[in-house]
Amino acid sequence: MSSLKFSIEKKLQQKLGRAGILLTPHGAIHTPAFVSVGTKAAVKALTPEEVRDLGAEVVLANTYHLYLDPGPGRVKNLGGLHKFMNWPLPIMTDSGGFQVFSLGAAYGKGISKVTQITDPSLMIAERSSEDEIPRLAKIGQDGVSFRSHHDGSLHYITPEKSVEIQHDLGADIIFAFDECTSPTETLKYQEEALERTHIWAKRSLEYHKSKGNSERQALFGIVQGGRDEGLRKKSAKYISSLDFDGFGIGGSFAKEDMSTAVRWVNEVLPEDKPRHLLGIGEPEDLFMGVENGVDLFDCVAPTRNGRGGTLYTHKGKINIRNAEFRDDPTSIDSECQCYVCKNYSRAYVCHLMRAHEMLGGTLGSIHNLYFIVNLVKRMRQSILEDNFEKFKKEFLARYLH
RNA sequence: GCGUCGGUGGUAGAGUGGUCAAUUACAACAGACUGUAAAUCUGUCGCCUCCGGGCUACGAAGGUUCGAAUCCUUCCCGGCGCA
Repeated sequence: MSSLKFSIEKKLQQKLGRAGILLTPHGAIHTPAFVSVGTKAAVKALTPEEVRDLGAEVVLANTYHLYLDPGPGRVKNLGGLHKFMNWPLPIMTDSGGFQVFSLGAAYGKGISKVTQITDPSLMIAERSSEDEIPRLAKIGQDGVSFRSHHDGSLHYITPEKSVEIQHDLGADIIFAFDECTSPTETLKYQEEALERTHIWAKRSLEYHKSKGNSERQALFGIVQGGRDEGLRKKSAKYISSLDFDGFGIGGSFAKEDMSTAVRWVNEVLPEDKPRHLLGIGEPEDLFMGVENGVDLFDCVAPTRNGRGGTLYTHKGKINIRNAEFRDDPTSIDSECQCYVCKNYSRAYVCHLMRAHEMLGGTLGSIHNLYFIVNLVKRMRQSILEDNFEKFKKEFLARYLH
């Protein structure tokens, strides 16, 4: 019996997209929805009230980071994540699988979640000559050893360990431990990694079921498979054969590969369970995901960009620190209804950023999160109103200028 | 007036004969960021450039030297001490 109830209200014609409602023990998520990222039990620079007031329905925290500090036992003893961080609405936790990637294969390289591949030879990369740059994560068949980036201590995370930590943290939706691979890995490596991810998925699920937490916490399995259609479909088929409550779509992408990967997977996944595209969140990617049947997204982009001064507007991104905004009395985005746009000028936010005032990061985050959360809400609305295509076309025409 | 210390690029502040167009920090100008090693990181930052280099620069003017931001002389300016 799942702790979630997912219902689809409306589907896109001839497409995989749909609008629905996902009911969790801490309330409803209207899908498609954008999940705000709060890695260390905090959406950086924002209070939970600010996150809620800007319209967010759900946040995602990170297992690896919270495991290192303050520790799952402490969070559990303090009443679980909801109480600990004073966020009464739905919470998800990522399994630490992304850190296998970001602290492992991607460590010290120019590889990120989405990489623009300009040189195709990069795609054939080498898992090469061990090891110019020492990594903080090393993958074994049974789990992953991490070297803590702040005190150097060694930690071993297995699928069981990850789920155990996530049980202690107590989020509504938790994820199976997976290996997020770099798109530069060879097909052979992708196959090996996928095999591992599948074994880990099964072990995550078995551990989860054995603990009886399934009444309060839902477990999502993660589909991997890189950029290969065969592997992606194989993964979607296998993961959906297991009794997960929903699915994550993982991987690091070359930008141009993302939409095909998502479509391949969602053509296979069962329609009646929610799908979460992990770590994706630029506007054009959100349209792509929604159109291809994604229900949930999370991404650090709005908050990370917001703190640094890159702000979303309907006419594209602007860097509010730029000199041209120093005397600009208008709002960040004349079409935006967020707290920041209703109350502050570009000039003021520009000043705050330049002055390194903390409020700058806060206002930037509020605006960006509102912009993205609201954008996905409008996509949802447009599905319900049968004008998704029109909305998408009009939005992107101006956004991508 | 005498003595003394000092005057370096937007600022602070290194450098005390060549490897100096000058460490570094800040400021300035721009860029990056997609399950957060991120309130972070990167580039540019005298002028010109066919990006090979060229030119003008370390208070001012002279001088010593193959070579000076660095040594000498005078002057200008500032701090301090003594009158």
